[in-house]
Amino acid sequence: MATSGTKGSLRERGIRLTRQREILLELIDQSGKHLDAESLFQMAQKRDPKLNRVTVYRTLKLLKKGGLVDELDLLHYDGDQHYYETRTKQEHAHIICLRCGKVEEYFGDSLQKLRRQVEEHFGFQILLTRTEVGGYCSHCQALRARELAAAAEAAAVPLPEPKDKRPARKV
Amino acid sequence: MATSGTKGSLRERGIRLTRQREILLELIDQSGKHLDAESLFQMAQKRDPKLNRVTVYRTLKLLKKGGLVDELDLLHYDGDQHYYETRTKQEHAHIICLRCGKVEEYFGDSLQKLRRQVEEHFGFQILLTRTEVGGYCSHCQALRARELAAAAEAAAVPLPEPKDKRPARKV
DNA sequence: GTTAGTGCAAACCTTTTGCAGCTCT
DNA sequence: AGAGCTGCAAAAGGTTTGCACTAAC
Repeated sequence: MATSGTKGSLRERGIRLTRQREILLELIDQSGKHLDAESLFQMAQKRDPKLNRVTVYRTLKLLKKGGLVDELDLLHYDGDQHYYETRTKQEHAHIICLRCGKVEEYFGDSLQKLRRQVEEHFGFQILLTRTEVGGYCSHCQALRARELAAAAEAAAVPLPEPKDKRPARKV
Repeated sequence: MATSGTKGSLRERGIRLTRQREILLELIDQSGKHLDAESLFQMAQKRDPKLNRVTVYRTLKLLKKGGLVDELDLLHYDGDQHYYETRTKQEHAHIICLRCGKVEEYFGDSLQKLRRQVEEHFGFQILLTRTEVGGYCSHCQALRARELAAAAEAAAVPLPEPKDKRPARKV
């Protein structure tokens, strides 16, 4: 795999393919989706203990600028860092469970439709889109209901929850 | 307007309506959309010079948690700060021009459709959604083309990528 | 009078920058 | 050979926290 898609793409632009970049590109390409800089750094350091965190950031910036990776926030479900995924895939939305952190991807025609509508409606030239949906996955909904019930029982005035119901005031 | 929607909403939850919060709520409610914490702070300070930046952050966190405002990233077109808008409006996408920074809002049925599809497909309980579209607005497309032409003329190897600027190197 | 909320300072976390030395082409 | 890239240290930007004081209820 001397010249995978991404690597070749870099070479074509006269961007040097250093050992560090090779490591990072392979990690991003292979290790699935939604890595943040720190995780990527941790993984990269196992292959090259000298590789610096700064190099990770610089490489990510380079790839983002080159349109090879997309930057995600995933609704900041776990902090303010960014997440990255290679841009080879079809347009998709990210569905993030705010309780367990699981991230699903959704490919649907409504995304393409939205894209077309925006292009038409505004005469807009779209370069990138980001759709993130937050809530509770089917598994966590049940657990969540249980948590709420317990909280309502135990506390006089528990904190107002992200959105829907506010626990009954006990006065 | 002693008890506008937002203020009343806070009172109901037993959250104190302080002078600082009153100022911030009015600013957020009135001054349109897409304020970041720093701008909000600047505006608030004009009304109360003692009001602290920290209070802005704490208030925003409170409102976000209470579902009264939504937090946006706007694709980080101008840095890593967050933007806020009141949650009274219908679901909409943000269309961000990466050149001039103009932000448009798009209300369309494809958004509702996506929402329904995700709920169905994953059995997901949606609490919030965020759709951001980046690119060039109709006005900036022309300017952009001109910029690229100029760059191509000056540089040896211009890039086909829309996103990458790469100014000509002068050696 | 209580308790939540505020201001201040300082910490924190993620990301960027300056610079000297190293390395890919 | 030389520009581009890296590592290191330090800074920057945005946001959060600890604590004593203040003010809303």
